[in-house]
Amino acid sequence: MSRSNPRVLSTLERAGGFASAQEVYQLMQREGQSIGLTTVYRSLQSLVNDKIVDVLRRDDGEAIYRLCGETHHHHLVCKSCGETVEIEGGAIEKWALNVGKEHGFREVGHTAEIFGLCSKC
Amino acid sequence: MSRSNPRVLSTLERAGGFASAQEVYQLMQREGQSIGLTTVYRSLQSLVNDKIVDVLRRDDGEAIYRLCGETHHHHLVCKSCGETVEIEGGAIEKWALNVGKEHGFREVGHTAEIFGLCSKC
DNA sequence: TATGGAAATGAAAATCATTTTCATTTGTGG
DNA sequence: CCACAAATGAAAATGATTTTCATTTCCATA
Ligand SMILES: [Zn+2]
Ligand SMILES: [Zn+2]
Ligand SMILES: [Zn+2]
Ligand SMILES: [Zn+2]
Repeated sequence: MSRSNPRVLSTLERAGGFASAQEVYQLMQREGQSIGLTTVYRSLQSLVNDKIVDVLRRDDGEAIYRLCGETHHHHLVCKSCGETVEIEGGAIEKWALNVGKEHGFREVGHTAEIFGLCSKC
Repeated sequence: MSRSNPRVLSTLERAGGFASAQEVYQLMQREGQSIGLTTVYRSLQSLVNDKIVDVLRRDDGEAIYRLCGETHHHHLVCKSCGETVEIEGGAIEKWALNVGKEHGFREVGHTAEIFGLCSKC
């Protein structure tokens, strides 16, 4: 597994909000940076593995990436415009842990996303 | 926009839970039903438009469909052996709904999975 | 029943994001 | 400088989904 190219992270920061791999690539192209699309994909993947960025899916299935805080959280995403709210999931953390333990599971983790239509859509 | 082929809906019902377009198509093939992949896609899309089925995305981006109103539940999955327990998610249902409403979202849905190591692993 | 147009169908081609391959370049310790 | 590993990226492969478009099926009406 390769390390992330720092320019990719820098570009994602500059993009603000979510950006797809293709968008990060195009942005770097426009800025005159020389980089391959493959490296952009590899770097983003590496950043996801390191939990430095979050990855979600647009409605059309394209993966979108964004810097995220270190604290564990979940997302409330608008299905239409993609607006995203970070959620501190106190209740769900306990729920997942309890359910896991009730069934004798160890090393219990979870995923959760909430989606809907935001007030503007 | 075309209407949904009733055999597609019937197959999705029979599949139980989520199924991708490709999976529905393959299932129909195996059952000896003659249908085109295009029609499967069109029918599923039409069912989504009519809000008869929900559509989500797998981690790999593939769209998966399921009947709305089918008993909603979540899964507790063993990371090692794959054993799966179906969970009635009372607490999380309310949590997701509340969080969505607090932020002015409509048509709020959610996904949630719990994973860990089962007692045998 | 015949007929004309609308809707449905599906095979094949086109799209498009993402992954894989693999040859080349770059970096680094010895 | 040399050897070797990691990084890079162009090109090809993959795979889901969409589009095209010619053909078939329906259906209302004469
Ligand atoms: Zn919105
Ligand atoms: Zn959580
Ligand atoms: Zn297990
Ligand atoms: Zn639920």
